[in-house]
Amino acid sequence: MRAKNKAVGDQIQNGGEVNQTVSLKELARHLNLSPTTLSLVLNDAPASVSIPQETKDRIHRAAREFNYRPNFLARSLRAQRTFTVGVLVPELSDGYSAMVLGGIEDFLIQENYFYLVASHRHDDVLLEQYRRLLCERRVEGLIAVDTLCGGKDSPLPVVTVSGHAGAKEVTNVALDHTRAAIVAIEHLKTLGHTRIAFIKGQDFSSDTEVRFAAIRHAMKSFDLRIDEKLVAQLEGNSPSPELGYVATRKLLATKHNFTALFAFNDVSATGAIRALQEAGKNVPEDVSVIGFDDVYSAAFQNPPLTTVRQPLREMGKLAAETLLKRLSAGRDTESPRLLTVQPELIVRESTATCSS
Amino acid sequence: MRAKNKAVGDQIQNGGEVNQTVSLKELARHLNLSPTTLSLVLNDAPASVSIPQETKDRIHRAAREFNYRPNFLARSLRAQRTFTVGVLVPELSDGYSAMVLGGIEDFLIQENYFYLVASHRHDDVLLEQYRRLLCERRVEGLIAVDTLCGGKDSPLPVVTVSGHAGAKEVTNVALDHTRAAIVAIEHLKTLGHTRIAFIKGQDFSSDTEVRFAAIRHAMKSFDLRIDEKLVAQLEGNSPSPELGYVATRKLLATKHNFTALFAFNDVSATGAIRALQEAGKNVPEDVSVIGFDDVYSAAFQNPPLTTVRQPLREMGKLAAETLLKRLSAGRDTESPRLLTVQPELIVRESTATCSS
DNA sequence: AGCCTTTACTAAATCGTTTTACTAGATTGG
DNA sequence: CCAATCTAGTAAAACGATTTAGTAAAGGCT
Repeated sequence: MRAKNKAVGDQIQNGGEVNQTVSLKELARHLNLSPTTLSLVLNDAPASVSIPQETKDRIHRAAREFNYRPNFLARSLRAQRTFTVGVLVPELSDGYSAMVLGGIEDFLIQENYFYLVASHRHDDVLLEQYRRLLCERRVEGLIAVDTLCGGKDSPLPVVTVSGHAGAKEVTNVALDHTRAAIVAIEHLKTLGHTRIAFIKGQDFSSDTEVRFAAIRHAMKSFDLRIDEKLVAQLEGNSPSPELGYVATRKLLATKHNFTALFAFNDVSATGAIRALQEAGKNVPEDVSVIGFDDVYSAAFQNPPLTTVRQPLREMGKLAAETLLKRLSAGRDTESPRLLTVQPELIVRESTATCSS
Repeated sequence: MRAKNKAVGDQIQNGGEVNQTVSLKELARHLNLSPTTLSLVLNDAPASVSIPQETKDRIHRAAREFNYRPNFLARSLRAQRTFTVGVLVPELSDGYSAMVLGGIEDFLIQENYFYLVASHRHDDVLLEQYRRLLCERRVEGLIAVDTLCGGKDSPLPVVTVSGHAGAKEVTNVALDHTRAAIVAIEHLKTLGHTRIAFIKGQDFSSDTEVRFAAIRHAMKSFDLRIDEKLVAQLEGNSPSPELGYVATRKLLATKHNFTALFAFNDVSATGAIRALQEAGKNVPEDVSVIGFDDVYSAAFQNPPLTTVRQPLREMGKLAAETLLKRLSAGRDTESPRLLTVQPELIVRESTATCSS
């Protein structure tokens, strides 16, 4: 018995620092009890009613003393649960994904989950590879942000944020683009604009198509025409305003006049404003510019950006919440295919009444 | 034997879709071999030399057919390795952390590692709790970004990015602040500025103190004086330009004149410019503004921001690389306590010669 | 024929938990 | 006084791999 105690003691003392880990077995041996008993007591299992308080105290005391931490791997293996979800994003360092991720994290950590992230840069091969790696690591579900992620061959529950609505088993958290287009176009029309230019998103972005369809629809309902020459598109996948800058230069090069520009997001709006100013056009006097997202810096652009706010953080939170709800509900229960959140028009100083 | 095969077959067929998981044992039973043999062959272990090619082929074929994926948990438990590191950041949605995280990810994923993130919002209690949770999940090491993370009581290897140099066992990846201060101040002095205002970072930010000390030193070496009334500090922990805006309003309220402003980062510089313009001061004609970091949007501010570039992505990469190197080196080997990266002055249009 | 190698495998232990099914001894009820 | 119940636990299986230490059969050598 002395010898046994010594074994544990040695390990604890070694190096003069707190030891890395004591296993349940070691702790049990030290207390002359079986691992079963410790497990029962430490997890406060129903079966522990028959264990006298004194023994319980002994166990708790020892656990604290030796800083016992159950091995998460062993536990997960046994319970077949990892309390981990996988998150797929196009790119971490653009504000959009980071914001959504922030919301996801808020919710997950509060529920004692963690997440593994992988960014695929819109490369389908990478995406598929990461999806597999995440499955292999036994994540319990996936959240795909602005990513086309087929739920068909996935045995895991998937929730998308701004994904393609449509895959049968996945829930998609998305903005009400119809409404977003309406508030933006209405704002411009009220200011007297009729010649409006657009910067569409990249093809790989899930929002691009829906949003532009919504814009077409809104334009029609306000009796406005879209001049196809005044539609540019972001190209490349850098999260820099550069792309908006380039797109706007193209618009200017057509020599078709426009008095307002609706950009795909705030970042590209920033680049657009720069291009306009370089071309000698003042914002908003000569051209009104309206962005999308309402990232932190939008309010502090020069001029401060009028934009359609997308509640990104809440969308992330909602996605995480939905995923966990689905996990606990078992795979038979149906869940909604679409959860819509509402945009909000934030009027600042990059839009003004049409002067021409 | 028929019956055995049928068992696996059933599972595979069920639901008409690819089944979630086949274990090694099931696969072995199906092939009438032992799990050992399969493990040896699938991992191409040295002991598999004696297995005839035909058997190997059979095994590989079956593994592919049934889409066998080894259970990562079981493997990790056995090998006592998780190929996972923990990352602690103050806040995900500010550009700084996201950028560093991007670099960390690049390197880790390429090395077949994943990472778990937790953001502590500069709350010491949360930080400690997350550190423990990460340990419990058996991460092999920690990367702390802009976070005071004592390595003393941590049994895990720690690498910090812009952490406090000093903790004995941790490697810190940091900018050469001395050099950064020199290039910035030199630039302003060359432009003729002598009355320079400063916005310091928040107290909780690890960079704040070192950087300001470096600035003091640089100012002295250029024979310039710091007017303590012209030193403001960011307060609060929102990643919005608002904080820089507020700080600048305070500076303006002192009525002490200044012709240049050195902000703690690009985000606060953006807010500062806004405050200056509202006060009727033009940038750079009346006041030159210099930022820090060179985030994506810096080049597209109005005016485009002169700034001290910090290679954040590379810093993340370097941190990850250092951590993995240390992991494979075993805990006896010494590693450097400080890895310094170099800043770069990016001159744009928010600074100009002093006119007054 | 007898011994040694090689070939082609397998049994069992292990990682650290949880859980189910037990048991020995004490107490209680009728 | 005997059976049932309660108390205070424990042994062993399981989760799904990896690894060590075998073994049975075949072939080669003298």
